[in-house]
Amino acid sequence: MKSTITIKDVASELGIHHVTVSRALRNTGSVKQETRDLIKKKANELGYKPNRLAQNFRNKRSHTLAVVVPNLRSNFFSKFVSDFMEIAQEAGYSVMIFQSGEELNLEKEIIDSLIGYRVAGVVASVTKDTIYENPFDILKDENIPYVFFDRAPKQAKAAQVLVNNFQGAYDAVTAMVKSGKKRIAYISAHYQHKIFLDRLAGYKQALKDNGLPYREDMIVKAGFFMKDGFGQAKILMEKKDKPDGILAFRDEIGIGVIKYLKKIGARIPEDIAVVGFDNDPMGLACEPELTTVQQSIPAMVASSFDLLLGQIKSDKLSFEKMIIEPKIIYRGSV
Amino acid sequence: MKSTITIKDVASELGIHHVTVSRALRNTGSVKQETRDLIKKKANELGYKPNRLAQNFRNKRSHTLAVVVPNLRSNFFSKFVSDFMEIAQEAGYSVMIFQSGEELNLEKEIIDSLIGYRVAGVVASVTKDTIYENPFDILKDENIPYVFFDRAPKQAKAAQVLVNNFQGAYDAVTAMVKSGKKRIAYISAHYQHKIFLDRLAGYKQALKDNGLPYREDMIVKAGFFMKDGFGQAKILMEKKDKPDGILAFRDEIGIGVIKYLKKIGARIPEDIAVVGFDNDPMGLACEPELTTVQQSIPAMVASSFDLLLGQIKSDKLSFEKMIIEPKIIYRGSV
DNA sequence: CTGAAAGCGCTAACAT
DNA sequence: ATGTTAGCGCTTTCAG
Repeated sequence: MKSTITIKDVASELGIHHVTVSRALRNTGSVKQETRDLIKKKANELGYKPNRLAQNFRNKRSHTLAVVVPNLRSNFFSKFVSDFMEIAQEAGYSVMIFQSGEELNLEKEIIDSLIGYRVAGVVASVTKDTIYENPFDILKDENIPYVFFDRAPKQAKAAQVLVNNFQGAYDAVTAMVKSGKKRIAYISAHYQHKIFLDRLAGYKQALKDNGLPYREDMIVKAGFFMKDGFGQAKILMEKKDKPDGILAFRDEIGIGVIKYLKKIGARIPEDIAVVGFDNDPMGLACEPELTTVQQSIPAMVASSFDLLLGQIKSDKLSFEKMIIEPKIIYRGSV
Repeated sequence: MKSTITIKDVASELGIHHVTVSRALRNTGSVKQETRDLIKKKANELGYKPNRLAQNFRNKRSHTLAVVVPNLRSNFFSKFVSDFMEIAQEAGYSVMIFQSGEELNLEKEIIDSLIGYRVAGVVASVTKDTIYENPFDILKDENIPYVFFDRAPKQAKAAQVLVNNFQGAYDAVTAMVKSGKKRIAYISAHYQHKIFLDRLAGYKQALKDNGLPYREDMIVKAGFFMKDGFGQAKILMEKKDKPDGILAFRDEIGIGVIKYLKKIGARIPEDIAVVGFDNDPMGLACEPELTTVQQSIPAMVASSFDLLLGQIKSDKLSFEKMIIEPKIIYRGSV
């Protein structure tokens, strides 16, 4: 088998011009049906595989979409990426994935690389430090459309798919209040991203609307992992005026909280309720199962994809914002 | 800003030939240091970004590695992919990721696509149905090296990074025996892959070496998820002669088992021990935490990458097999 | 409906 | 050390 068959090989086998082969294989231009069939048969027979490198080069644009995320280890991002790839591939796009590792510098390098690859479009969730500047903005110069999901820089002029985090936190607190909780703490993040700020704001507003006092000492901050939740739960529970409900900004944190609470013998949810964010499958493994604020990933994926494709197809940038409404998934911890 | 700057733009700005620019930017050939600096400065100033599409096309090979996995949702694969991407990117490769969705047909399409993209190399874990044929074999015709990890087709003539699953299961059973268990059940998979067969064989051998009888009714089969483990645990525990230890072929299954056992009030590990495979972080969320057979992902990633790069660099296919030795991570369930 | 010509941006090989 | 030439495989444009 010849190592690489080109359209010219197919053409010469058939004694016709390679341009006709090109046309036939792509179903464009006018080619007699008979010829077209003949060409396809021969191409198949010879094992011809279109050289995407040449095609992309010639077309000055790769048929590839890029996804940039902080990492692939969190279930939220890996599920997003997984779903996005499926729908993109169905639509005939290839997907390149990049992890910024939550590092702004790496994110910038990735963006340069994206430009080099002339990707057709980009979907991104920015690093924890990408707040006051928008490194993706240079994509506009290259006419590469992009969409932010979940996390976006402040005041970014770009298409965005965001979750109504305010509402999610608000509903979570309200759920705990309804089940009789009165001293609800919040474990927040160290970072200044809107998603974290909004959750905090929703928490505060829910307290207020339910006639509960907002107390500074009921707010603590944690990193991203289970152990961080465990540690902060300890701090909260050693206060004189213990909480009887804890909202965590992530499910992993919430699980850490539950682990600590069980260690000290607190009953969940009788003595204290716990709610997390993300609908992470890990929440199903703990006991009781973690009640969580779900941000529908399929909805985010679909919206991101639509927003991106719209821009690609119309060759016009859009700055549309889509807001996904979250939903509380009631399990055992409230 | 001009939408796309090419080396010719840089060249004409400097009144020199574009080939010199090409050489300077790639640090190849001989270019006077002074000229080189000048060129780099100007390129930077103009915002020149090398057109990877053209480079790849011209070089007839993309500087891209492909990773093909059944899915990205399982923590095992997402962690592998995440780690692999990091090390590949550090080495200057881009990475394309593909999900076969455990479907052989999709896997074949992906392989065609890989060839079209002229990727430099492929790392793959095959679908549950890719057993008796090796669809990746056609990559050899295209001179694209590949490495299987974790799962490979039977008798594949290809580089492979496999885990000693026999030993993992053997050690897991032995651990349970040491803690006094005598009726150890195994929840196996429905599929005929070597990894599953090896685990079963290791289980059997460990029973034998410990003087325990092998009993057909202590083997059941489950799907991939928590609920499957839950269901099979129920079946096992409703037998007249209940097990006092359960080995599960995956951590998610093991977690389902634990959930069922706790539901019926069994004490873990006093009444019954549980061990899983994969060191899935989910195992940390349940209580007691799940003891597991760890297959070192960093080791698998490093070996896969080395095996692949070795082939790429030497332009020679290798059929080397690397075996990763598993390790029991003792947590609370034994 | 088919063919001929040209060129995308880059780099290897050869020439100066 | 730099320039010239040629061409990768494909597709668009124009001619017939």
